[in-house]
Amino acid sequence: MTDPTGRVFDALADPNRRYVVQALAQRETATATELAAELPVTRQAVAKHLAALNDAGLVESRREGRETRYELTPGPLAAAMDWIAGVGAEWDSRLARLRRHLSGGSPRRAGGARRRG
Amino acid sequence: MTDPTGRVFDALADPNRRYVVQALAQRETATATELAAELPVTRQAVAKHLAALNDAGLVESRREGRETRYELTPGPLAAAMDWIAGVGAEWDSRLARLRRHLSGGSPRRAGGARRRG
DNA sequence: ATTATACGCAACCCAGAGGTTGCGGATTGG
DNA sequence: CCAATCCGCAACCTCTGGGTTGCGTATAAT
Repeated sequence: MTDPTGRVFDALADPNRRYVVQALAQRETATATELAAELPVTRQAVAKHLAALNDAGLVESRREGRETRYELTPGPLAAAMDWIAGVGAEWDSRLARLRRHLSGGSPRRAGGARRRG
Repeated sequence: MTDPTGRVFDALADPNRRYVVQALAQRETATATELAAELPVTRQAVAKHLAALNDAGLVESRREGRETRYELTPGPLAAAMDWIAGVGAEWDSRLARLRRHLSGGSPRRAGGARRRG
């Protein structure tokens, strides 16, 4: 999993990690111990998750005295969204090509990737 | 990984799986054998990946004669994007609150989650 | 009918993820 | 100084994920 996009998606695949991301999106910073208090796992487990998030570039750590505070760096989230959007665009243009090919009627632009219908 | 969102992110975490998704976004359908020809893994490996994608709701299979054709169903991608967008929104509103709190100046809306700077 | 193609199922292998416990080392507080 | 926190490192365990090989079976082609 050396590619950046893969690391981001992998980071978001775990529920505990998603909880951490959401938590850090709301409060400004948090420590592993604080987060562990709200999760069904130990502090070390949370520390590992934070390491994974840091590896994906989603989080930055800063030591303050005896505690290590983590902060969200949501940049890579945009990259992940871009990837999904790219797939949606290819899907849409393929649909447009198909539609245009089937009937010469006015081929209006389709929106983004739509929900399951 | 019983939660739907987790399954989608987990599906997108693997490079081969992402390749399959992109491939299916362009061509209309494909078989496991066809995809395996473009990937450094065996047909069975691709079949497992397709099963995972199907489990995440990203793909549907249809048997046609002796071959099984797979088609992309991009609905769940929107759900994944929504999750990311939700985090971005919370992040933005927190920033807005902070900015409004620090200085009474006109608090213009921030954009979406921005790229790494 | 026989051969070739495409699939599914099952067993198996191995590395890594997620988790725990057990320390030892800083830092803060009395 | 001594006790209480907070952290990081390391060992360990278990289970799943990605991958392979092997085989049986159904459909298609000759």
